[in-house]
Amino acid sequence: MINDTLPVNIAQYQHHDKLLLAVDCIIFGFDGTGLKVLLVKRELEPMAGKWSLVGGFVKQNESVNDAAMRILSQLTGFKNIFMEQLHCYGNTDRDPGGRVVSIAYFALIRIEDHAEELLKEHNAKWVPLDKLPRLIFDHKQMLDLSKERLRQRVANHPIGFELLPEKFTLPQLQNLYEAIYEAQFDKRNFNRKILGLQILQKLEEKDKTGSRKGAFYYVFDSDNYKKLESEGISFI
Amino acid sequence: MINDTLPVNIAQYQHHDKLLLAVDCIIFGFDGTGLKVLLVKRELEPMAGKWSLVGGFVKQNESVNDAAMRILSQLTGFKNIFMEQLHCYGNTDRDPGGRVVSIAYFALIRIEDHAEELLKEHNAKWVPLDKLPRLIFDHKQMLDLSKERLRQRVANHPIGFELLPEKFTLPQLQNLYEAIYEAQFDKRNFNRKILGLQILQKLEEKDKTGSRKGAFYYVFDSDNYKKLESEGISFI
DNA sequence: ACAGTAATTGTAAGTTGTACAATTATATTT
DNA sequence: AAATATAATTGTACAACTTACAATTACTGT
Repeated sequence: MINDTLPVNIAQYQHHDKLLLAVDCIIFGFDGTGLKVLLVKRELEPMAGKWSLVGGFVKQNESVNDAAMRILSQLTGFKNIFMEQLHCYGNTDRDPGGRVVSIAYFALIRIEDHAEELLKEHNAKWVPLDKLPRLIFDHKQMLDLSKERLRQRVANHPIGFELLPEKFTLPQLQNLYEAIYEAQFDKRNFNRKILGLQILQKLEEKDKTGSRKGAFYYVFDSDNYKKLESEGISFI
Repeated sequence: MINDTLPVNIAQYQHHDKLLLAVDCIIFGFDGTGLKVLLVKRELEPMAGKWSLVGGFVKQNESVNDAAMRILSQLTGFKNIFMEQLHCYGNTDRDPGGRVVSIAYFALIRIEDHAEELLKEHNAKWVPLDKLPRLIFDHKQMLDLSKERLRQRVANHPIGFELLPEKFTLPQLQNLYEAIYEAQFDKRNFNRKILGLQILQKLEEKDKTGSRKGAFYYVFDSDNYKKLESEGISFI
């Protein structure tokens, strides 16, 4: 008899030799200097104990998108998170445990918002992109593709702000873009370009933590963005 | 007892109430003036007799990509076709016949190459994009997304040539781009830009069918493209 | 008052995009 | 043989954008 204390998805995994559908989430965060991704120590055989993206199985009565959102909110405790479908991974041998097709999603969250306890509960950890451990299955491929996609999106859509606090400074924003593109930008050109988009609102307040002079805070002006959206803007 | 003469995929469709995985293909062609898509009259309930994208179920021992390629070659008779995964459609109610998650692909083929007989066998037909019938399920959504993706791809990758004959003229190429973008371009600027990419090889021969003067044929120079690729070129 | 540090600002040169029309090569007609 | 008709081919000036580059400013701590 099967051990009833096993999580539901283990039971599914073992009992169906038909095709299973899973989701995996690449969850990006930004700590002010570098990009990080949320990884978990897998609890499920095969490959238990190895580092993995956050994932789970799609249930019979939920959409694939809902499944991804469920997995994400279980781990983070948040509901309104930027998330986008990345790619379907469907090779027959991608998971030695069975025929599992996985739909990968990538998500952007503010690390600061984040509940430490939930992470511990799930054996999850923020890992800098330049210090990645070996990942199971095709998860490294997923991560690589999501980095590329993030660059594409960030070039044409104002989603970088999802990774920053509500209020942020121009140097912070530049650090983020430099981390995403793994490149250095000129401060003068960067500021001119960003401010030229007219989607940032300057505040009176300054962030004094990084320098004597202090840097002005800005907020994303989504109203103005929507106005401009209909014309086809583009970033960076 | 179930009628054994039904095609295999019908039998599958009826006997599993678990999740099924399908692929749908958006197959684009170009007839010299307008873009067309290959549609079929569906033979399967529900919605039999309605217009549909070309699709089928993913088999237990084939990758999702292989399934898409299989569906595509069954209909066209060709193997080396440009094809790219588009998106996974996973709403629970997208197919009234059951829980079917579908991975959409888009493909580009040369209409001229095409075997008419195979099309008749499969009830398939080339339909101009501006004369689309109502499509089943979420197939219209798939088609809309694939048009957008085609525009993106064609702007950065030399895949437009997949839709043209081996030898083509600059006016033909321009017609193609104008069809894809639903826009008019200036001939001088278009020619300058395209030739500036240095990925076309000019032939001695002219196409005399379209004018007295005749237009020089060109071929895509994939060797030179590969050389330039490492630098990050971009079209249009 | 001074020193130190990071934020902020401007300008010139190069590159690319855009708008616009005359000339050329050929087949057909006169 | 010359004239005509048709679509292909070619150039140039201006505007917009990108890139490279360094001095000044605002503040805190000594």
